[in-house]
Amino acid sequence: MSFILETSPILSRILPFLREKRYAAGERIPSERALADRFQVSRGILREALSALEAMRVIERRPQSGIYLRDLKTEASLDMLVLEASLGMPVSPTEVNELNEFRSMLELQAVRLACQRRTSRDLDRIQQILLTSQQRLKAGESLAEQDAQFHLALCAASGNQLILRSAHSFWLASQERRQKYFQHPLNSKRSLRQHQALCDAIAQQDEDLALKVMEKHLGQVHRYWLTQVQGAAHE
Amino acid sequence: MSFILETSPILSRILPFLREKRYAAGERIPSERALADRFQVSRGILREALSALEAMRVIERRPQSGIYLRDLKTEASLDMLVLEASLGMPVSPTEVNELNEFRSMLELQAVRLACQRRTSRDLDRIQQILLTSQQRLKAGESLAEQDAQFHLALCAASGNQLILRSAHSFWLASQERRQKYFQHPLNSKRSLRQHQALCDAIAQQDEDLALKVMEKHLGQVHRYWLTQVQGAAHE
DNA sequence: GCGGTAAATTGGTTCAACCAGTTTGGTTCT
DNA sequence: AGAACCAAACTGGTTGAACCAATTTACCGC
Repeated sequence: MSFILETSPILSRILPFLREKRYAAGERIPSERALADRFQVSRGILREALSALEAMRVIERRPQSGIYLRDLKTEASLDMLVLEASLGMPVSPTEVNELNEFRSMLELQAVRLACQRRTSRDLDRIQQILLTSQQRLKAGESLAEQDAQFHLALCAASGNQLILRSAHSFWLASQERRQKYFQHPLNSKRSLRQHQALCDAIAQQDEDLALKVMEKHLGQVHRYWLTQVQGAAHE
Repeated sequence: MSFILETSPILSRILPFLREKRYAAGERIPSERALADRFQVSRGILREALSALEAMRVIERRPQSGIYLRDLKTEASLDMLVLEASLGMPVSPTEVNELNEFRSMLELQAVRLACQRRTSRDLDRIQQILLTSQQRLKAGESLAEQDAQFHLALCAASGNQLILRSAHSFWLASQERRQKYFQHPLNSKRSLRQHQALCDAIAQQDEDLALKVMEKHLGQVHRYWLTQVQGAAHE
């Protein structure tokens, strides 16, 4: 179940270029031919990258006119997060807070709905993931993958595909950070403990308890991430 | 501020094709050359469409192997909604419920945060939209555009870009339905009344009142949409 | 200056190649 | 008959030259 987002080589060069040049929202960026020439790829390849950027509402292509940057902060797709993250673009504390706020909204709602709707199949799946996690923890292996699967399984148990899909974007966007987090055995142990508590609460359909545990869980991850970002800031 | 999602002609034919053929998740779909031949476009154009589909996590391209469909229900980007909607793809009552559930989560959180964080600039913007709405209502013009702008301005006032971006996807995905809704003057009047109540509550930072009004507002739109979908089902 | 035309530039599209791996089919040898 | 092998076909990835239609720019003649 490999899910690596191997960013297209050309996309990984266009985005830093756009950021570096600090084009404003609505501004026209260089023509296809100029960009293709700059990045030393054929026009076809360049157009493929533009097509992806257009799908994510990063740019707008106007025939016989040019390529225009959209207002990334308001119009761009949530999936731009995935791209930016996979390019290792810097993340500010403000952005970490926003991400955490959004993730909390998603996952708390997922927990709420999961308590009401979880099927036995959902519970089986979640417990299977926890079992694998225990085994890997004992073997000293990373729980990064299992952590993602646990949270996604929870979103799946919410019965709402849209929540699951959005959470998917987050998983992809935070892969790297997650790897780091689970390098520390203490983080792994604590996360697994909280996951088990969550699973129990959902099995018993104890909504209040489940929400409480999830809030605590998210809070800890959030604080960890913040310290990481702030640490990186004055390196 | 035109924002029409003019679906690429080729995308609008590939998606119905994939749906019609009922490819399973993980299944290999026809090759680039086969698809280009079927849709009577060049390989380059076809590859541009595939690039967009890959960006939205609809397909996965494996070099020297083929193109594989992902599990749309869990992996695909939220933005697929926009595409599907713009293609006039049928929406089931279940999907309407999910959409409403997700939208409620987004907008209720937006209202909560907006009550805490709205700046005077945010309020100005919202009131300006309401003013325009009043004028257009008197002139007998549609409020579809202003409705979208109002809700997006609200999300912007939440101070969380991610909420705003997600809401953007919904706006684009529901453009057509929104047009219909605002053909009825009664719907327009009621919506505007509720928008004004919302604006007042947010201006006074009365979180409880604002949430109550928003819940009522969303509930009404939801019920309307459901009857529309059910009506269309047995036509 | 003004007007008008011609050239350059824009995105949109097609075609014919070539590459480097994978899969497939058949053939040959044991 | 069965196993080993090889060549042809097919896969996505990429290139470059060409054409279209519409817009923008530049220049020339008045």
